[in-house]
Amino acid sequence: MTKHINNKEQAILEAATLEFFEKGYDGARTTSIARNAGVTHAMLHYYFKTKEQLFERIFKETIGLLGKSLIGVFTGSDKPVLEKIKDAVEFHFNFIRENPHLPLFIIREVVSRPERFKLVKETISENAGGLMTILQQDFDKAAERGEIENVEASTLMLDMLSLNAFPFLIQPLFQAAMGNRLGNVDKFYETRKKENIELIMRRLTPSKS
Amino acid sequence: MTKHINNKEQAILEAATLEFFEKGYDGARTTSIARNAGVTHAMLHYYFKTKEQLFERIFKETIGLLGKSLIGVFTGSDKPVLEKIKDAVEFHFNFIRENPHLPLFIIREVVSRPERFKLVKETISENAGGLMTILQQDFDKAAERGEIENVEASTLMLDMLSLNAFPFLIQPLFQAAMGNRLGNVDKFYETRKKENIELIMRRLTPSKS
DNA sequence: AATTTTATTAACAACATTGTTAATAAAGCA
DNA sequence: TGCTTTATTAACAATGTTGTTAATAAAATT
Repeated sequence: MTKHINNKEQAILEAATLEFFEKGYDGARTTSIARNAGVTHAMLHYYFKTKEQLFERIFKETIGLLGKSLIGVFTGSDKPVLEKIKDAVEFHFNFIRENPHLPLFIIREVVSRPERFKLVKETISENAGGLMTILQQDFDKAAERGEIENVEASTLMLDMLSLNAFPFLIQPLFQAAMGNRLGNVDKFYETRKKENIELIMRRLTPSKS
Repeated sequence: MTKHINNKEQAILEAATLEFFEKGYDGARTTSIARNAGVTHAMLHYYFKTKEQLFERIFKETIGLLGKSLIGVFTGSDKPVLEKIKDAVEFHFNFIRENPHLPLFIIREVVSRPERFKLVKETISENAGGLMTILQQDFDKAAERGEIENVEASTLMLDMLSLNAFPFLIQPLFQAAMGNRLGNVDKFYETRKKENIELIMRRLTPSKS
């Protein structure tokens, strides 16, 4: 045992993450977090002065995760553009599947407190800002070579985001609408991933020779 | 003046709708609603016994709207299937554009109080339940005639939902990522609508002759 | 006009939630 | 070991939020 990152502090963080993800800042209760973490609620204020500070810690962590995912999406490689994009969509889908509450969490908190927007903005432009320019150049070149349809990088990015994130946002709702028509969850996600890749690939297929 | 649907009651409802849409049930304050409606906060409890009841009223109205929109999407007509789908995507996009907070509102409230899910489920299956079966038959026939690619109706439905709803969910966020690269909002939405139609159309183009 | 019902107000009660404090135990260090 | 810092607890203070009430005005009904 090298060092025991204070286990109570850690327990609070984990319980808080669950609570904030599920109920949002306004719905979260510090008492409930403390209870779920198995500590007295004064302990929570000892380690994290206020609810707000505890929240910010988790919010920043989460945004950091989002930032890292953006970098990971379009990683340089020598594959042809179409392959790269396919990989990107798949990578992004997998990322969201591993962090299914992330989209709702960020959207909800920014909508209910727009001032938090600044932090997100910074993170996104830090991680995706320069990337978009490079990406656009790649796209333009490939389009000129006739490999892909001419398309805005930002447009394609939003296509991908929408297709990949939305199913996880409405996961509970969609099941109701589809009822028994959709099989088990794992299978559903695999199908979804393929569908999204298919959509993006078809979008990029050059139409007029 | 035929009848004056009590204007204070109406004012409360309108203020409440704004408040709940923006901050969600947990973040909403009955005092704030009353203040914005220009009435004393006791008045709010006079017309709507509790915060919960006031919320339910608005929640049900909103879900009703959602239900009606689902019916409107695929309305019977004698156009060819591809045209019908194109119209559906456009109709749905326009609907969400006119009700931009609806998706987040419903998702957020169902996630933070899963028991509300029941009501949504009922509305959706009432309005979309039978529709999906008919739709699937249409699709199957058209696919057999070689007009469109063979595809699950539910899959296409989720494609459309994702593409149309997500941009409005992250509207504030996406502007940050794209910065100046995207023009004025109206233009952005028009482009988006076209993009979504394009994606769905390409998805349905038969690949192997 | 008298009476009953509806609308409105201000003050307040009840409760939940966040945050504090003072006392105490445990751990680290000289 | 003695001292200082860190961890922990229970009780409580402060505040915000929902909901009530009792008194009164206005409107409707007879």
